[in-house]
Amino acid sequence: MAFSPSAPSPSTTQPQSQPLLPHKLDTIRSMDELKQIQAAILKTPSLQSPPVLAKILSFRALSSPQHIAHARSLLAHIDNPSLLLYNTVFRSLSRSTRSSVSASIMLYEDMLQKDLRPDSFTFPYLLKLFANSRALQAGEALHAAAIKTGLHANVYVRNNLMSLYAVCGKVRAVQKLFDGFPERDLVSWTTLISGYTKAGLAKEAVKVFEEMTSEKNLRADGVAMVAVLSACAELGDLELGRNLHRYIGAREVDMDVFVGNALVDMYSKCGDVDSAHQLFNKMPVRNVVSWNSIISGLVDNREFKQALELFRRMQGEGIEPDAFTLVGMLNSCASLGALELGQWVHAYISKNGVEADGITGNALVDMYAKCGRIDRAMEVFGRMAHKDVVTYTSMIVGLAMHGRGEEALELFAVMSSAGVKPNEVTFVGVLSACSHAGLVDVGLRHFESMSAAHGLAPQIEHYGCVVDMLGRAGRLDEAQDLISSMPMEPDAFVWGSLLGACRNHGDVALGETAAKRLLDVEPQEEGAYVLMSNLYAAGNRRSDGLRMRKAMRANKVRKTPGCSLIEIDGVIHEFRKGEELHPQAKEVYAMVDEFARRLHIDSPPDEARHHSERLAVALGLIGTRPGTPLRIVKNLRVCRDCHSVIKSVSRLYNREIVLRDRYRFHRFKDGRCSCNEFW
DNA sequence: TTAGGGTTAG
Repeated sequence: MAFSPSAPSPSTTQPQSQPLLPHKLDTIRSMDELKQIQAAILKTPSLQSPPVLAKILSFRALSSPQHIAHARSLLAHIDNPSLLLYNTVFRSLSRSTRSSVSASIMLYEDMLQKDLRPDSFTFPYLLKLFANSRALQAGEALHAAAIKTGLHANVYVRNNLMSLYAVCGKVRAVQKLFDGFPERDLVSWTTLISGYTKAGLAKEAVKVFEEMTSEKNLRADGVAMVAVLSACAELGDLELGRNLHRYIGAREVDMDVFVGNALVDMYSKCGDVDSAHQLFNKMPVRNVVSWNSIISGLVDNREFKQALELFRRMQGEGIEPDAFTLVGMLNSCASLGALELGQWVHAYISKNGVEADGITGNALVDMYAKCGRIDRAMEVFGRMAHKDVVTYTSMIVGLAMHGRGEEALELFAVMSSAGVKPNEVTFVGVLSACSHAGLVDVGLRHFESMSAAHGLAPQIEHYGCVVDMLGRAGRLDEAQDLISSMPMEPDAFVWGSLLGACRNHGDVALGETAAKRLLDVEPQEEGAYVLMSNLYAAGNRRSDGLRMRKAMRANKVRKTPGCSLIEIDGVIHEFRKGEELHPQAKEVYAMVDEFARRLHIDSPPDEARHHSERLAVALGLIGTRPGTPLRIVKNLRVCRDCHSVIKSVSRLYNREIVLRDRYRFHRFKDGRCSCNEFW
């Protein structure tokens, strides 16, 4: 307003300032203002030019049904509106992802009423609008109309039809349209490729790309590259991905930010997170999607600390995180057990008006559950308006992980009565709830109901859960029978569960079988050797135990490097064996020394060789802050030495220590974990 | 005035 101190207030802005109207249109702030300007325009036919009307009609709020109705009445008052004007309205509606389909159809019918016939622009706009809402039926009706007018042969109309069928997952219809006419351009090929990817047929998508580039000798552009890279990411085929990357260089495909992002995503999904990171660092232009791609890539590849560092760097560069970023961060926090950072993300979400619903809400529930705050997880869950299968599943898995099996099963019942259909992952939660609650027969019934009542084929994870459940209950014969009835090769988890059960129940003979099979699938892991030598020791077969240890050395089995993570004042610190190599570990040691100085401990343990000694000191010193339970979180597995340290620190300092493993939380009090398992 | 592209949850 500083530039026009004498400008009238909106309520006095009147039609008399006609020459200013088009300019005024750029600053419309409310529907009231818009209505005033409309009234002015309706009175003055000379102002009814397509650009002016188009501006009014593309006011962003016009995409809601009421406002499209408003546009209809405006058009009804104009003498002989042109097809161009209708097309302009459809264009602006097609640019919003929230335009009402039914209101748009009415507008289209008005147009027909006025004896205006759709042309090769009308159909693409409307088809795009329908595609945005996945309105398949409306799209099919329009397809029929296009055939009637003969415009279905137009390449723009056809490509838009293909695109609509593609987003609706109707890849056969896409292929049919592609095959139906000889005239195809790069857009047709690209739409077909992405149609296959969207339908989960990534191999087909790659085949189409190969046919296009080698047989038809068409040169791919950036958009086509993005489409095929996304198929390649889906396949996780690194070799193919590298070839595609080389193609971009060899054929001089323009490397825009989309292509860069797709490459980053492809490399992370194919497991080559280093290449992804290098590429990201070299990108001349990055947007928020670039950051999201590398962050989620690092999270997927379990590089959580690097993901957090990138998030900080992103903020340092002033890039605003969006919902994708926040979900990526929440996943990272969940895996790290980084509760404080997770809470910070939650606060950020609330402060910035991001809805804690949908995927964001689901990620919050999961984060709180995995960070040991099942109460907060339930709070977020309770407030969510749209609970889908993932929401329920996250909560069920979370409850099971916290040893609250009965509640998990109750929630499963609630979910069913709410009409939300369970999927395979839900059953992993349900079965592990039964396993931890010791409800073996209930679990077996659920397992049977998977295929019988829900049409879900049990996967290897489900067999693993049931073997584990039977094993814990000492029903080793049934566990063994189930394994022999499996339609797929049992994996390490299945054999490991059986072996663990044999150790707990002292069945040496079956344990030997299980250990043999475990070594077949996982020869380089220490688990089978260690469990088996424990089993021999318990059965007073020391010489056999020794034999296992020797075999382990002979086979050059590397002990799994222990990796412990601890959150201290919201900062995650990593402890690994061979700690001198880890700068993070050094930071912690420096902090420990500082604590020691403050507490006048004479000899900070510089000389301590093994990191567990340092950890003990760290825990002990941190434990001197009264009233704070110690939170230990872990990544891969807490090494054996850390176990004993945790136990003894808990006893020594009489502190509660919470430790998370892959399956549940352990609360150590006075050196003992209440669940009495695993450790 | 027209078409095809990248990142998120259990």
